[in-house]
Amino acid sequence: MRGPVPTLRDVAERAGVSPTTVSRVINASGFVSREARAAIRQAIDELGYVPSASARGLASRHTAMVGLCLPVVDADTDLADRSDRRPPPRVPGLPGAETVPVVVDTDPEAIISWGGMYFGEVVRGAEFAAWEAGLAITVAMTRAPDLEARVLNMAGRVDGMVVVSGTLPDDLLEHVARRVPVVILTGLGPESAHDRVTVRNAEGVERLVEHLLTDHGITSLEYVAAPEGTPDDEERFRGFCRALTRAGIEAPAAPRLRGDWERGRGREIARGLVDGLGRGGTLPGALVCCNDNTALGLLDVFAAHGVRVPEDVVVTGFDGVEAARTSAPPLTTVEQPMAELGRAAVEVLTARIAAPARRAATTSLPVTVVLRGSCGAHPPVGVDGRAGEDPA
Amino acid sequence: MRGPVPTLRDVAERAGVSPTTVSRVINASGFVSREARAAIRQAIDELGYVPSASARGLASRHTAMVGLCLPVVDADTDLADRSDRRPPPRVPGLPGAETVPVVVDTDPEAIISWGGMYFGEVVRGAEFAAWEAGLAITVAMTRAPDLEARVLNMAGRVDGMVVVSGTLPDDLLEHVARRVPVVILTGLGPESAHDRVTVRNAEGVERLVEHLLTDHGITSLEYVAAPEGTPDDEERFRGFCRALTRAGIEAPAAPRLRGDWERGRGREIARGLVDGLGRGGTLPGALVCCNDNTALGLLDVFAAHGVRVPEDVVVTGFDGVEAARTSAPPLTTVEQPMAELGRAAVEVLTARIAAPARRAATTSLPVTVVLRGSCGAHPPVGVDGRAGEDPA
DNA sequence: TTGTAAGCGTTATCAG
DNA sequence: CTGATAACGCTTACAA
Repeated sequence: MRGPVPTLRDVAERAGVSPTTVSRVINASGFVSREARAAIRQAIDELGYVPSASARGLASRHTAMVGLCLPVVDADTDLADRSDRRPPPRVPGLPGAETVPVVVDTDPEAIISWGGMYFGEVVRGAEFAAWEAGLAITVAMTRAPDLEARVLNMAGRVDGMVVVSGTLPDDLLEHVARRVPVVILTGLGPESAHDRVTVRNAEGVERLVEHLLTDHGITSLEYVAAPEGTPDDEERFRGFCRALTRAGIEAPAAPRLRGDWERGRGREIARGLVDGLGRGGTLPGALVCCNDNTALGLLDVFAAHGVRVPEDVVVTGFDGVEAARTSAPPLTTVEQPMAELGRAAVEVLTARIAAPARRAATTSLPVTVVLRGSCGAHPPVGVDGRAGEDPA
Repeated sequence: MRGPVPTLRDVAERAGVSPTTVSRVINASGFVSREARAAIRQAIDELGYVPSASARGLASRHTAMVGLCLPVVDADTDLADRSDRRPPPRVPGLPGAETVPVVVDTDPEAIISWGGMYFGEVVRGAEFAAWEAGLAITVAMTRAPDLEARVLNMAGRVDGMVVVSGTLPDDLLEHVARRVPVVILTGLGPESAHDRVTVRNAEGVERLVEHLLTDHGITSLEYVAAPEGTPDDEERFRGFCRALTRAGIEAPAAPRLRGDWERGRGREIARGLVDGLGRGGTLPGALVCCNDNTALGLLDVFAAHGVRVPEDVVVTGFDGVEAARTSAPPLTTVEQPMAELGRAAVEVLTARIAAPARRAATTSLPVTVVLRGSCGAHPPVGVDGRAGEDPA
């Protein structure tokens, strides 16, 4: 039901021309007579011919495809787990309605998959840029088994790769980079031979803290960091310090609170603070977190223990994940332009592919400070957040 | 800075073996002595060798990659638009914090990108299944210009494709299918030569309506359909009718209300109903919509005109998009397992690739009726939806 | 366990 | 405008 697939040669024979001419019309290169073109077009349709990308790639030495290496995110684990307990759910055929479960609501804290939409957006932006450049895109989450084999496999089928910072061991990254150009997505780290696309981490936090200082009159702030050695986090902390220093407040030499980007660890930190409270400790005026997840974790525990946000303590995040919009209270944060990150990364990559010799550069995308309830009231905000809407 | 890339032959020479042997270790096929293997491994590292997927594909006649054709969704337009007004935002280098805009909240109705997360989830599931099968995955949104060229291009570089129903013209789809196996995602339509993966549309709505009938005692229901000729919608309507008929209520021959899957059209429909109300018309007990977007549109307008949901009219959706969880009131809906759809589609595809001759089949995934505020109160639901959570 | 040789389907380089 | 012809880098019988 799908015999030997027709080749360019078959098309040529059928159209009564040479393979070269067929190649010309496929690639819209060079001049071909009207008749030849018509005959070839017809032959292609009749034969159902589709050019082989492998053959093209081999002959032309480029694949017209870029790759995207994403980190595995939490929700992915669910997918893996599910494979064990899945026997019943999927059934061929069309059974009755009795098999449809009815549940009341869903876990309101259910993970919004794929990193709270984060990487889905990156993919979307990257796909868009690739499309604009006439390139195909391949995506992979860098999972544990066979990481090296899989990544090299991708490297072998693309003209360039976008790699999210920290997803690949250094040696693997360099191996890949010997073959194709690589663009690192976020994370400034030490100077590097590769192009980088990042966001204005420091400036974002600096501006946010400025707001807390100036508009809310908060004077005692604490930064909740990520694990040591994370470039993005370090930049954010730098922005935090800069704002303090500029306001004449002494900045700490290093973060005093450290999480791990995850909500669970954020909760633990909050529990520690609440405990401290019981032993006579005090809360700072504001807790500026390295990311939204951590901040949401704080919120969870504060709510459970009667610590009021923002009255007792202000909490802020970084990223702009969906969950931050609907938390209680909604989270003030620094929003990253995720889709733009994906898009910019691919644009930088295509530029690099076109000009391999130019020296590596870093592109910084702007961020936006988004004010919500977790840092206090702001006049323009409607009570239900629906101000300004006019659906009727 | 990236001279002629090393080939398998280079590795062979350096390791003092034949190309065949190198091929064997790369593919972990056949037997190779310890020494040979070690020498080859070392040569690979030193040379920074990466196998060419093009050459492999050409020689082996398969690419170890599957493709995914997604429809373009609303938010994508944003991306395209933005390219015009983008001059200022992106700046190389690291400017100061003054350049960071501060905004109060965001448009609460802002589109949650990529089809309300819908297709992001499909991609995630598909990527997972592909990974399990040792395949790479390439994704494309089927955009207007050059659709045919781009799709055939994809067809030429994969071993099989998953195509979301309705994204490709029939003739293009058939052209593609002559080359590689195709799996259609959702949409039952007329019998087809291709494998299909869909959800239990009819059963889901049937169960939902049963709930409205039985648990809420509603007796007058109206189905809000999608444009005519949409298989998924027709199935949902069938489920609607089946539930009514079983309850002894006469089912309409055809939907009396028709939207177009979009929120905007949902609003128009609601405006029509509200107008009718002014002219002495009445509202049905429940409006069962073909999808969440349409239902959310109804909600928008009802809220603006003082029509209370669920007191004056019950509204339900289908899909389970994120926005349905946070609408006012939260929307009762039939949830589709999006990630599972993507995963199942790729699994069916790999099975088909392995057994091209087997006849085409349809796989139906289970759905879940999720009860929320828009159809009335349900005992187990906490006021703030946080019941059962224990973050502390 | 290893090697030889013949392609795989295109593109690219030259000549017409 | 068109057509030979030689790669492109790897897999795969087949042979040793």
